[in-house]
Amino acid sequence: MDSENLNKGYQPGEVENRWYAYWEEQGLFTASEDKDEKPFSIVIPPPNVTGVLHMGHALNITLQDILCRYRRLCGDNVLWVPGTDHAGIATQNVVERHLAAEGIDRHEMGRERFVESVWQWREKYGGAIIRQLKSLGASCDWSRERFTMDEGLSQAVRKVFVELFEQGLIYRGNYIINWCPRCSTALAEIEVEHEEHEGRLYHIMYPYKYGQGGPVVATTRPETMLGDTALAVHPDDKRYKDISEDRVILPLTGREIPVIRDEYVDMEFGTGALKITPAHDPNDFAVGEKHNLARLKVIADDGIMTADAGDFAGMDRFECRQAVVEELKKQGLLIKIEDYTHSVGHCYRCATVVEPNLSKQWFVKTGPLAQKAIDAVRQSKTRVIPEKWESDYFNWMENIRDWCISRQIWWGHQIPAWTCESCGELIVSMQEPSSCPSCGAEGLVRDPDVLDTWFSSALWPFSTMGWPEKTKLLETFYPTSVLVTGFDILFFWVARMMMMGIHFMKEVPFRDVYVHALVRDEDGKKMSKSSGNVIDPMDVIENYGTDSLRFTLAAFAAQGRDIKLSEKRIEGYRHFINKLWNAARFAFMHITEPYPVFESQSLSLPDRWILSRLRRASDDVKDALDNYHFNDGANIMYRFVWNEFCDWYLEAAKPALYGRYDEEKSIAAKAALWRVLHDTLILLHPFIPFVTEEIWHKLAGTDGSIMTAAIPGSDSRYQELSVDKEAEDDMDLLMGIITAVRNIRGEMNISPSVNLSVMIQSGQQKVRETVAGHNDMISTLARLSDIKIGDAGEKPAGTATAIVGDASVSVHLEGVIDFSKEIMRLDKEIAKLDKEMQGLSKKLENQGFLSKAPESVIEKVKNQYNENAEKIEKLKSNREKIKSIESVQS
RNA sequence: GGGCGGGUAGCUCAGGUGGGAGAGCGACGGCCUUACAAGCCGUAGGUCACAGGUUCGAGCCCUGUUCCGCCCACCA
Repeated sequence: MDSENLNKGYQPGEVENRWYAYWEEQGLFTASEDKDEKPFSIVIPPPNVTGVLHMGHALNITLQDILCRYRRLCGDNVLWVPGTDHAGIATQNVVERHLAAEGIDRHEMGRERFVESVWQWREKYGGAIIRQLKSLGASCDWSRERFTMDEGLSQAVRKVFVELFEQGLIYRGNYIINWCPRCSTALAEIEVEHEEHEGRLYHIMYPYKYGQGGPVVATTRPETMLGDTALAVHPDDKRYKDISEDRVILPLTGREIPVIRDEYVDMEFGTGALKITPAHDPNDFAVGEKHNLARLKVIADDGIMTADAGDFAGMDRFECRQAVVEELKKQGLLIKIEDYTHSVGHCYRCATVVEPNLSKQWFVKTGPLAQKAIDAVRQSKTRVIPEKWESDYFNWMENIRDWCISRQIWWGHQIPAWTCESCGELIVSMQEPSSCPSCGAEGLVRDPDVLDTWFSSALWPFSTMGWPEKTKLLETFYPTSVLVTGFDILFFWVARMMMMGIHFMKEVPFRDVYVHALVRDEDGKKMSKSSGNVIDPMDVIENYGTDSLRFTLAAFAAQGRDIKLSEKRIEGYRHFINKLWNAARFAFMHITEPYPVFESQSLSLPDRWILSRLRRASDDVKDALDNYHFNDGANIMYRFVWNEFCDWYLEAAKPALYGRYDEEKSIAAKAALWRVLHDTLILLHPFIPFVTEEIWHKLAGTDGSIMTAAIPGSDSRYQELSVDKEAEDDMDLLMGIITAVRNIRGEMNISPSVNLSVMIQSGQQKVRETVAGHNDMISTLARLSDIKIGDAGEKPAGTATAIVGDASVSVHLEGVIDFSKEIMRLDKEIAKLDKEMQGLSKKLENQGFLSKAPESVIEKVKNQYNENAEKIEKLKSNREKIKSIESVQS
């Protein structure tokens, strides 16, 4: 037992560093591969290597750590796999910007040197995110840390690619894809963010080849008209029924284009005529394919107009838009311009307006994979929590489109595909082939593209455990127990892991998916650097300590609701950490040895009560954590520690602890105090690991760590606590009496320094005995000089009275009493009870209620009614008595 | 255009399967009571967004309205 005093206020900084190092040194985060133990596993959502921790990470990590630490305390064999993601486009952008600041362009460097410099960047900054995870207290098994581009994972990526290709689930083709001109790469559908944009709708006339006038089309992107290869109208559209010509002249180019008829056209919109640009619009692409139209690419991949744009070639796409509009105006073909709000796609990495563009890319055929992923959730092989996300998951999976997986960047997994320069043969293979298997030539050119980042993260749950090898780790820990993630990557990541996991492991990647909220600022806005409303977790940790941050996040992590975070709240929970700290300081003043034993017969009522309450708190917290109700768990402990343990138990136990009673009582109180503090620390440890370890270590002696302790109820060294209903009822009575006296004191404005004398009366012997037996406790907590006990009789004169259950408490106020004040207080009390009575009696007069409500409910209402009636009667008679005294006196 | 979530005390939010609403912060009053002033004791504050409906009984279930937020969608 370390009896040296704790600091007066809790100082988190030093404590946190010390314990984290200790845990790592002792190997307490390391999972065992022994599969006989009950496994619990989580793979971390790998943060971007070059990233900086934000509040979303802090929440995500905190929740995972709570689960891992909780499961360890339950005795499970816990594996939490940490790691980072290479985050292709995002990282390449960061490094490019960095190089640009030094005046270096990546194209000048060449691919090899650029990739090398990204690796260097990773070496330099990749550790930052890991250090930040550690400062959050993350109990990851760092011996198994992985990176999405390390050797093993690269192997897994190639194997998956090759197998999917061989199974016909990966193909290459010319399709319209979303192109980001800034990142100069293709993007998948999901990587495009649509945003409402105030633009213009340009109405342009396409003159008939023969005759006057012509149909008018509307477009928001006039520059694309240069690539039009048809004009479409609805087959039933009467306005165009009589067109004798089947060709119109495309303005500015003089090209003749056909008029086609297709039901895709909406007759209601504008003039019912639609321009068709197969190379620059996904819908037009589909229409073009159906009608076998030419695909004319007028905007190049860099956003510059191509030679096919004629006079406009070489212009930037937006510049070209202006020029086209000007020219059309000149020619009188621009009929009108309307303001028009429509949604515009932006790159999710750099916010540049994306350009739908014709391009040859690699795709994953998602249909068959998605179906199995849907079935798995339908059959509850994987649960989604909260359940409401299931419908989003189904909706997305059911409407999934093929996944464009090639990216025209340099940082990432290069696609393992080669083309033979002599015969054009396409070779997909794990290893680089030395010669063409078809013609034997040696000139093979590797596809320069890399894979979408999410392709490698889709394999994360099994690639990190050694797949494609059949490892013991996979055998023991796959499927993982739960995936904890934010909904923003439900589709990007979770959906793809489901597809890949099921396909390659023949088993879902996780049993549960817990989807947590987004952390917003105090006004409910998304935190972002541009809005300047970001709260940096590292600042918070610096100022308030990790435990405060973690407890705050947990306490606000109600399912299905976003967290609005403000510093004020973090400060509030720091008070809680400090409260716990001080309670421990108090305990250490009295506890002299670890693991004291108590004889249950020598326990006092407060001892029995707090042990019973502890049992309930323990059950409730375990239940909450088993069901991902993090906020409930945190709040249960908050209330137990503050409102029950500190406010009542410690105060009630003081006389015994200070040795005011006999030795036996003192020992019992110390033992109970030790036990409650001990178990409380364990129950709190998943939420606030540092402060609990610091206190626990002192409490339990110097050996071991709280991390290896056992959750209450699972350690045979201690007798299991049970709920003690009698103790709870008796304590309720005593606390009620004490509160009643304090209330009267407050309302009467009587200084706490004045000791009062009270009379407690009850018709029930049990009540009188309980009061008599705890005379001292009541006196201490209510600051009384004297307690008299009597049966239900006349209320003593000159007193203020309150009714507590079956007892009435009369506080002697001779000399101090202010009669008018007391009458006011009684009136208030009576009015309150009266109001309650009205509701109750209304119910009891209702025949429907009496005949249809369950017996127990009726009984409850009746009891309450009778109790209230009695109380009111007593209070009224008190009031009359005071009134008569008052009138005698005056 | 579809879908989802939310509107509860001044503020931020809890309120599994319907039985007269809770907490924290803030406010107000009183306390340096030997763990804690980052504290202790007490008090006040709510037509549970609005309107209907189901029910003996609705914050909770149903319908409609309204205001916020989010997700999804190829209408030029």
